[in-house]
Amino acid sequence: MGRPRTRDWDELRRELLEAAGRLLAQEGPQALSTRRVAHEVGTSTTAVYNLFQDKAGLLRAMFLDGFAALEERFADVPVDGDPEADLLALGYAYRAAARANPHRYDLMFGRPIADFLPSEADLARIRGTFDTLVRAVARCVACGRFAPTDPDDIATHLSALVHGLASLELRGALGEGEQADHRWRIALEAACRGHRAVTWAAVPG
Amino acid sequence: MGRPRTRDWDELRRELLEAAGRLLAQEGPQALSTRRVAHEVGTSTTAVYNLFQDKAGLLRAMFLDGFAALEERFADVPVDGDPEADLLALGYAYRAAARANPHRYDLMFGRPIADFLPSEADLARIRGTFDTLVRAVARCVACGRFAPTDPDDIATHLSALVHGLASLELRGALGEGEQADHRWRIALEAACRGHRAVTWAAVPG
DNA sequence: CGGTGTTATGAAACAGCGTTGCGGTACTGT
DNA sequence: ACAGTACCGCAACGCTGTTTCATAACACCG
Repeated sequence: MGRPRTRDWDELRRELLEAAGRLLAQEGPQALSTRRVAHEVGTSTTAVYNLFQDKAGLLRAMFLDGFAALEERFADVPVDGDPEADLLALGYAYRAAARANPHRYDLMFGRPIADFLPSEADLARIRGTFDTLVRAVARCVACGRFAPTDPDDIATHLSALVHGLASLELRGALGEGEQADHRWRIALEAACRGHRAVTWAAVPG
Repeated sequence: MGRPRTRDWDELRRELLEAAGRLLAQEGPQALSTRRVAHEVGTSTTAVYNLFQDKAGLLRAMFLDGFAALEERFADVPVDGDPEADLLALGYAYRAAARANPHRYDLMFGRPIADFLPSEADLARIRGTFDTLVRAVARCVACGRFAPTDPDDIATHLSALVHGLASLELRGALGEGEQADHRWRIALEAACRGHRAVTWAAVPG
């Protein structure tokens, strides 16, 4: 008994997330107010508190969605080609994800909204994305391309590098168009070269 | 004519900046409200609007202070030793600055407060810090240690890397104590090695 | 069919934020 | 002494996240 739901909860939840994602992508994090998001789908702020615990809950859902999208891009990267080429492809997939939705990237890896901090559980949920990178690195080490080093350490290095590059690029500090491409290539290739077991090309192009 | 200032402007400005810096360091960006900062030095919010244009002006001042502190640390790094060692020292100076005041680091390189975006002029003001890095890289290229590459591109690579490492470390993603040290070393050394003109040590320790 | 219980819902209240305008204060030039 | 004015802080406005509460709408029961 009790008053029946005039809207399906799952559907409303999806609509709210969609609206919030659109607002974040198009107008940035400042547009993400509970009133605004609720109004966008024709309901009131209470719905946000029913379906997500609070605003941080809404942000957490978007945060996890972002990592799901990143993981999807990673899944499209082959794992059976040249190990180092695959590794570079992961880097470029990361770059593409950041450029596709800069504000969401900020939500995932920056901290544009003060009152949201990913919990330990959220971070564990994310570990999977990082593991994809570790596996790709491990292949480079296993086949002798990379010097015998803890793949976790190398993956951490590369992860820091792509995050730094993405941050600089989204801030416009990497230059325009081709120059940004060039700098991504310079950095990623040098980073990989630095881990090679044997360097047969002393002078890069 | 006119009512005399009951407090010296420069002094009040300094006090406000100091209080804001203390609040940011100890309680994080959420504690940085105009009311709170003003109350901390025994004045009202109006002072903030007199001395800085608005809250963003206060944040901009702290932002510039942060870069001044970073520049000071860079100035302490020798420029007459082994070029690559000097370059690594710059990286560790950057790390030390980030760890000394994590919240201020976020303010400088992240975007913890939505309504503050550094202007073009601010970014130009900062270019000097980046130039220190470019010069150190140029020395490595000039003496033949690094392959002939645009020093700007290499400096961009290293800058992205240290920013990424600092971000990960401040988030606790680099592990505890020695492990974080180890990962900084692995990453910085591999990055430098990747730019070497000749690699004589094929397998790193 | 009417009453009742239960639940969904949105409007309104509350505290806090950045910001602005107004009125009072306290000194200086005449 | 008096007028003028630069300064200062209180209070208001519109916004935020969050909670509360009155209302609405159904299912069940007598």
